[in-house]
Amino acid sequence: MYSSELIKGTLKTIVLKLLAEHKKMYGYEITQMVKEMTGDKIQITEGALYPTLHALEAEGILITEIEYIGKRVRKYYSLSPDGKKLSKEKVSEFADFMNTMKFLLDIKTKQA
Amino acid sequence: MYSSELIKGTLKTIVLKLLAEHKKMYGYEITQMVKEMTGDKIQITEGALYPTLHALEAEGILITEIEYIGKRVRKYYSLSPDGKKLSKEKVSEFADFMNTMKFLLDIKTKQA
DNA sequence: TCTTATACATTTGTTTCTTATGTATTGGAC
DNA sequence: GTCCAATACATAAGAAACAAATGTATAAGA
Repeated sequence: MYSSELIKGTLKTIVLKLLAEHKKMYGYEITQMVKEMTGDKIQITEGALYPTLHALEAEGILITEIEYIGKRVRKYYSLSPDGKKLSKEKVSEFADFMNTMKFLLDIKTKQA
Repeated sequence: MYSSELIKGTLKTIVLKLLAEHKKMYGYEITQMVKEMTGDKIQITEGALYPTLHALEAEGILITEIEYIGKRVRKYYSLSPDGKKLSKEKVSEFADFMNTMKFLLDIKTKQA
């Protein structure tokens, strides 16, 4: 787990990128995928995720689709056209930011 | 300029790293150096910087030293032994975080 | 039957920053 | 010699983004 300050400001970018890669996902699924992909280093809390998803939906960035698994509701989110655009922008902004920080902090990286 | 969320949580790390590289610096100098090194992409505001410096001083991370340039006060900050340790920790935590995010966002980087 | 996992959601509080404001000195342009 | 920009400190009020806690309900497995 990273000190909580670090993760701040990255949630939106993470969500948008995951949705760009997986077409449609539901909230709980997003938290589990991030947890798994990062080896528990990043854990998205529900108190942060759901308000963010609702806000992005209200802005027209995300589209929802309800599905029932038995009696249990599942709310799928996917990217609108604006969302696809924003996803790319956010990811490339973050990539740029990382390069800037790498230079500022004089960090050497390995080739991806 | 990056969207303001991104920079959140990195201020402490930036300050500690700059002080590790430059022995002693004063507040205004830090804002100018970050501005210059990042080509105006990151601008540290005084409202964020000074409280952070004061807090780090109160924690024993930073040591201060007053100097007078004519009649004008200049307050130099430098790392205490604890500060040197913390600086390394924060930078390597951030490097680790960048690798995690790079993987999560599927970002390719160039060799440093 | 009881606990854990799944799945949604909101509320309250904290941290961290932004914006605005304030004081004072110094240097350069005009 | 006056005015503006830069230098240099600082604080206060508010916003943003998140963490922690709490709540509801279904489903699966021991």
